[in-house]
Amino acid sequence: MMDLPNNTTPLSHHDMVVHNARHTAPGEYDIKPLVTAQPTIGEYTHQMGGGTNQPPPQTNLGDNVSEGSPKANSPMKPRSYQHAKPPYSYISLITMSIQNSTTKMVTLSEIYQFIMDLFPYYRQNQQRWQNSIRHSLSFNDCFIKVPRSPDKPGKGSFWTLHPDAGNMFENGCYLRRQKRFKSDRKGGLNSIPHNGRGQPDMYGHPSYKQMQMNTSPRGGPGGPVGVPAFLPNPYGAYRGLHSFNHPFAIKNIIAPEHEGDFRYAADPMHFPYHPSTFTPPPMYGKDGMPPSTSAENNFNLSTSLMNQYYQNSCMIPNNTGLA
DNA sequence: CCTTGTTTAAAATTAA
DNA sequence: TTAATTTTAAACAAGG
Ligand SMILES: [Mg+2]
Repeated sequence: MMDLPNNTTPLSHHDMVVHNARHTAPGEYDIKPLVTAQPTIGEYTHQMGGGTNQPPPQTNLGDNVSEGSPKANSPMKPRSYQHAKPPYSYISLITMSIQNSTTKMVTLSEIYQFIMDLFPYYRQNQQRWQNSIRHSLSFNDCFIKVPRSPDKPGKGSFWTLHPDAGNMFENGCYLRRQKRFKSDRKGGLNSIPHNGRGQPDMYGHPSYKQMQMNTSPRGGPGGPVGVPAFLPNPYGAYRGLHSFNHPFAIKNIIAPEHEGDFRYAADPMHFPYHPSTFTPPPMYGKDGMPPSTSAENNFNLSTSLMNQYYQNSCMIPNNTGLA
């Protein structure tokens, strides 16, 4: 049976093309949806003063819009759309946040902040997605809660990545992992593998070893060729390389205090000098990219960066031609 | 009260 | 289409 005419689908990543990631500000990234026909995607005027205080249903676009100036806009160019939802799952975003931190340990509020700083989209409906973030942290085994340092009077705990949860997004897909990484540990707590090798201690004290590995010069462990090492390998989805390179570890090559010589040598865009700035991982084409029959599509979406990443990633068998 | 976490349950989306 | 993953909602406990 065909799918039901569920026309009310609130837009998914599937239906949108990554136009280009522009930063509205030093560190902000804004994803614009491809708006072809169907101007349906309405914008919500303010919060409707209805009876229920329910937040608006989610669309791919930031629903706020309006607000500022209802001036005469070009009726043809609906550029009024806000930021679209970034093509990253919450797990991805959380991982970004952790990896981006110098200590690899972040608090919940820091995660919030990181996401909001980076993606204006998440400056809205905070209650909604922050709840999801919390859920992700608790639910997924790849995130481990580390008790606060004895001397730190903070609020919550720190969150880290499970040591064994290597590159969870090696397939290049940041929306959905292939598998969910579950800790082998069944009964116990956070399954800290009986390794004793460079494992953080009870309070997440980093081992010396760990620090060292963060300074691997260009070419990750797997040593892809033309790939720097920061940000996920465009060619990442390659053969089963035992790459331990975290996808979001932009600092894989650069130590925070190192102030090295090259720092942003590899990044076409600016490179983060400060925690506020961060280079978000590239996105990939969803369906392996449709034949792009429409001439409109192959427009300018082939940005330098984007282009690279569209390479492989998730492709579909393309067999079966029938439904 | 609010923030942080955990958990259950269901809806939505993704990738195959 | 399906199965697995992700998202969303909501109830609840602990702590500040
Ligand atoms: Mg967890």
